Amino acid sequence: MASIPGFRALFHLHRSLTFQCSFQRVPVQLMSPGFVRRLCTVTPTNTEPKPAATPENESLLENLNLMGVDVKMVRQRQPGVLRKTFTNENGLAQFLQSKGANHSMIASVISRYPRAITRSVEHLDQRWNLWRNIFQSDEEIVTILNRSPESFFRSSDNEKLERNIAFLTSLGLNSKDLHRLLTTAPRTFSNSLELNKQMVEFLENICVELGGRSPEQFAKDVISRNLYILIRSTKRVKANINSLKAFLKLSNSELLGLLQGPVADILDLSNEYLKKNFNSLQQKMILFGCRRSDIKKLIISYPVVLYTGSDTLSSKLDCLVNGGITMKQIVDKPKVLDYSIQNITTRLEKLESIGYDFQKNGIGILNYSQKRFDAKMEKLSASLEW
DNA sequence: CCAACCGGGCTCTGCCATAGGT
DNA sequence: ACCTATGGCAGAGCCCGGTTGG
Repeated sequence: MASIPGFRALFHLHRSLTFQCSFQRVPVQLMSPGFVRRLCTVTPTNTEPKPAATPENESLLENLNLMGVDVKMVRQRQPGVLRKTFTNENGLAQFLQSKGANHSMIASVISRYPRAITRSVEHLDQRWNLWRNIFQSDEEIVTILNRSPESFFRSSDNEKLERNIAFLTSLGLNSKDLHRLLTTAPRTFSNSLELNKQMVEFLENICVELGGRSPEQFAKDVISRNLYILIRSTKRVKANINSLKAFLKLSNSELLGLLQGPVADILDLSNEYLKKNFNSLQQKMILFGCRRSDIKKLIISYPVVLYTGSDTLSSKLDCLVNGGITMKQIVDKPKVLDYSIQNITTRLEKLESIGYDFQKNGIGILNYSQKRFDAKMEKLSASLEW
């Protein structure tokens, strides 16, 4: 406790010194570009890399180093920031600290999104309050900010953010949805209002094209099912919808229904990835003797099967089949694909050791939670001893 | 009482390209 | 010429347990 005021005092002292340094350096910095240019014109054949037109702000560099910022990273990401005469790294640090961020977090945030230090404290305060409309605590915001500094800092327009929140609310997303949305895909709130509107309109149009009657509800359903939709391009979502329609030979009404359900979960995948996964799965299933209708059935009832990378999925299927489970059983109970290969392998071994018969007892036991599985195993083993 | 059904929780950034402003 | 703001991209699953129905 006692160390905090002490630290604050040091912080203030350092800050005021830095500001003084900055002001003293201003005339020097205003002079130097001309000086550099003169040098350049004298040696036009010079093949050395040209010195930057504006040099980096030395006191800023010093300050950032002191704060533990990775200046190399800053230079690589947003070099322009280092050439600015006036920056607000100390104000930012104090602000974030007051919200509960520690020093390494602050350094990391600046390293990853240097432009953060160009925002004024008033701006930060406003933005924070807007985020607080959705989050209950500062702590939650700090967590996200630390996870993705860019999401918080990339846009410098608080009014846009405000309109954006109003728009998302107007879609009928409840506060729980909004909270999930901002937690999961914080970039949504840094999108321009226009971009978010574009996606919503796109979804509404899809609904109408497919013969749906409540486009607003449709858009809302898709978004609340797949929180990543709003940070994807309409181009991507459109391509995926078309791919799915073609893969599965779906009618409009069939497609409409599916999109509002679990199929929405896979709409944000990258286009080629989705295609690749589909083709690979299809090939694999045909190899196992499945019919087209089986493939369709599996994907419709368990769309996230296409979320898994083709190699992983292929290994998982092999693992199940080698363990004595048929493709038909998998198609009927695709949830067995939920668990990791590691987990499945362990369970298959344990079940084999007690002679569990999947043909007789089904495969439901494979997607019990660990607790339930262990309890069941115990029971089965006990009954074997008699 | 048991297994099956079903939905939900966690969670997704960090980089590049470019239009447009100064 | 340089910078900021913004759009877009690739990347790639696992787990739990409340409720229901036989």
